[in-house]
This record gives sequence, C-alpha cells and structure tokens, in this order.
Amino acid sequence: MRNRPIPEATVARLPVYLQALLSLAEDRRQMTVSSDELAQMAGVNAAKVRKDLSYLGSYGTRGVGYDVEYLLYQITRELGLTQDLPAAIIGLGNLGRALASFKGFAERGFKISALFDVDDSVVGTNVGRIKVRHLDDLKDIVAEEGVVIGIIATPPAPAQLVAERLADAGIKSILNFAPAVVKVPPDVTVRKVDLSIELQILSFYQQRNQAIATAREASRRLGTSDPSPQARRPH
Amino acid sequence: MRNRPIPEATVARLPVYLQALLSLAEDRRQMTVSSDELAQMAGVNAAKVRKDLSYLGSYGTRGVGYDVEYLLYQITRELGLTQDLPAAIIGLGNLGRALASFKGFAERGFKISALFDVDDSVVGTNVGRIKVRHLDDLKDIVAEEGVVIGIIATPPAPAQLVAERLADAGIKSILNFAPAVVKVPPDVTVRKVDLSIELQILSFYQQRNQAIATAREASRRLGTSDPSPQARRPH
DNA sequence: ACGCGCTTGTGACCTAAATCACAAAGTCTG
DNA sequence: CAGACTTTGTGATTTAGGTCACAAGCGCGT
Repeated sequence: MRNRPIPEATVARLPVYLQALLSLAEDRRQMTVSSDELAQMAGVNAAKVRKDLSYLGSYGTRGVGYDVEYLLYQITRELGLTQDLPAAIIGLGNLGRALASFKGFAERGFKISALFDVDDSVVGTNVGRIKVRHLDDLKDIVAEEGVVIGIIATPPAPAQLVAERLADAGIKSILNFAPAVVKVPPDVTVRKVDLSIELQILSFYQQRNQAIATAREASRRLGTSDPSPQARRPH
Repeated sequence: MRNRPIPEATVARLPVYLQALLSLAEDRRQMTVSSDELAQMAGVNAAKVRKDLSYLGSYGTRGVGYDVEYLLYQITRELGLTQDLPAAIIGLGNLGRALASFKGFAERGFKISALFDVDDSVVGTNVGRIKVRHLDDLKDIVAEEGVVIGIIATPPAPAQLVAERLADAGIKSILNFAPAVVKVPPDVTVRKVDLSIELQILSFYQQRNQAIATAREASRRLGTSDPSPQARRPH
C-alpha cells in the first residue's frame, strides 16, 4: 500500500482528519483514536478512514487504534504543512478583508504575508498588520516574501488577469474565490471556491426533496403506493 | 436518458454552466453555443458538457448547438432558482458580514432575508439593510420570512448548536462555513465550505510537484533518466 | 432535392473511488 | 499463556463517473 500514489479523494479528506485530530489533541485525555471514532468525527465511514490512512503507511496498532499525536504529525507532514506557507491575497473587498483577518489560516500552517489591490484608496492602507501593495509590485514582493500561494478575492472580471500575474510571478498554487473560471499554464494548480455555486447545489436538492415530499403527500391522499420509496440524498 | 436521476457530479457542474451562459446572454450577439465553446468556458471537456446536458433533456440542435436563453432557463429551472430563495446567515463576524454584503447571491437567485448572532453588541445593529436578530428568535423569523437556507458563519464551537437550531426551525438546506463537522437529521442536507481545507489541499500538490521538480533536477545533474516522466496534476 | 459539413446524443468502454468482508495482529483477562 | 475480544490493513467486488467514438440529425448551399 505504501508508496502508491495517494488518490485525490483521499487528499481532500486528509485535512478533515487533521481537523478532528487537532480537537482530540487539545484535550490531552485521549492518546489514541480508532478508525471508527475518527470516522464519526469526520463524518465518513470507518473503512474509508482506514483505507485513506493506509496510503500514508501503517501507522495504526491493531486492537488499539491510531496514536493521536503521531498521526497528527504524519498527516501534517504529508500535506506539507510542517512549516508555515506564505500566502498572498489579491483583492481587498469584503471577502478579501475577511480572509485577511481569518484566524483559521495561521492555525493550520499558513501565513498571510502580502496583500494586493489596484484601488488607490486601498493601496497603502493597512489591513490587520499588513500594508496593502499595488498589484504591479506583485512579482517583486512575492520573491521577497517567498510567497507560494495566491488567493484571488477580486470581482470576476479581473480574475483572469490576476491569475496570469500570479503565474508570471512564479506562483504554482492558486485558490480562486472569484466567480469566474480562470485559465493557467499546466504547471499551475487552481482550486475554485464559489459561494453561490454551493448554494445552487443546495437549491437543487432542496427542490428535489420538496418535490418528493409533495408527491408522497399526494399519493398518500389518493391512497396509492409511494411513488419514490428510497429518496436518496447527496453524500 | 431523460428521467434518469441526475448524477451528483453533474449537479455540481450545472452552476458552472449557468455562470458561463449568463455571461454569453449578456452580450446579445451570440444566440447559440456549442458544447465545445461551453466546455472551454466552464473548464471541462465537451463530451462531459453534452452528457451533463442530456440528463436534462435534448435541448440542443445538431449541427447548431444550444440556444443560450433556452438552456439558461432550463438549468435555472432544474436548479430550482426560478424564484429567489430566502436565506439566513448566522454569525456576523468578518466572514458573515462579507457574505451578507456579497452581491453574487442576489444575482444568482438568492435573497439574504435574515441575519442572526448571539453577541449583544451586534444584535440590533444593521448590516446592509437588514437588522441582526438574536439567535433565539430564529424559529419565528424563519417562519415569518419563509427562509429555506441557513448559512453558518460562526466559529467552530457553536456550529453544531446552530445547525440543530436550524434543523429545529424546519430548515432543510445548510451551508456550513465553520471549520467543524456538524451532524444533522437525515432529512437535512449540509454542504461544507472550509477555506483552510482548500489551502491544505493546494499545499499537498504544491509540495508534491516541488518534490518532483527537485528529483528531476537531481537526476538531471547525475545524468540519469527522469524518475517520474508524467507528473499528473489534480483535476 | 440532395449531399456536405457540423454538432448533438448516447451506447460502449475505461478509470477511480467506495464498500465489503475477513485474515492478521495486537491487547486484556483470568 | 491460552483464548476472547478489538481493531487494523487490504484484497475483492461494486458503484459512480469520465472518456471515446460514431451514428443520427440538422442547416445550408447549390
């Protein structure tokens, strides 16, 4: 199992396990955790947890479980979070400001080390402890500060341009909050987080479940059998 | 193909197509769009677009493509976004405020119609045009305003409690921004958006690609063959 | 009316992920 | 130290999703 490439789906779950393990590590009582407990906390099933962890190596003890601290370290290492990664935020509207002051980043191995905008009324001001710089200085400051992650928090229109500037500055990892698809060179990884897309997905299931409930209600009144016995839900 | 249940993966992409179609609809020049164009705009491949759209029905014309307006309407309808869905935000810290003033929601079929917090220095104040109410009034106001979607933007600790209150108030769709896994009754759908999880996933690939680059560099210097010829990337 | 070029819609195939189920390996108890 | 009990680690199987490739359908020009 060891040395096999880690599936994407597993990578996406590792941070969730990390979250659970951090909360376990806080109250020092529990030194060890079973796949079942971890599964409960992460909201997945136990078999998945075991398979996921087995990709990292055999870090558990049969009959006992996983050592919390040790597993914590191994996942942290696997995710490349043993030292803080410097990140930059581009765009300091409402969302950019919220991200800049979000405590969760520092707690999980990231350091916001530069802020950029193009609006003259924002450039030069401080957000938190950091001065906002002009986008034109991106390349220099990225090099200076050793920034490796770019966070796009602009409106959709300038997102593509910003992505190109980031790629040009040597950034290989981009997190895009702008509601727009950006194209980048093949050696750059982009992840997209779109707030309204998530709501739209919810809306779909909301509507469907409501339709099912209505249909069931109607058929109940008519005395016919249930038109859709198993109403599947996402996840 | 019609009447088959729509795959989850397809549902997750429909909003992306919607986004692309909206931008096409804006400039009135292009009345029709091919699966190939749409694929470009959405950042996926053409076959996937066609298969996805075929789940909704045969809305395309061979040799021509899809009528932009008509497809726009069909996807909107399928997602249940023909009328605005009222949503509530719980927690008005930095993130909650950013969400409350985020324009994208209104543009895509959602209406923020209630805000809640427990902090006395926040309750009673206005954010945007809406007065912040106390969490204890959740159930009443949800009923009054017909809220169907709950957005959790609290710190992790109170997230579970808030989720329970939402479920108790009859909300069936929850979008959770708090970095915590929440448990809800089986008839409630939760989607999680975790900002630091996304960064952690980026970190993993960042590190791996860097490791590959380093290995390649080393082997180049030693004159050996490339240790990992095809460096796969996510997505 | 007919043939050519374009684009859809979809079966067939392939790949990745989830789930199952159980042997292997450990702890604990008397 | 033997036997009962726990929990891991992983092959085998199932399910879901992605990709391929091409026949069917449509518009247009002649």
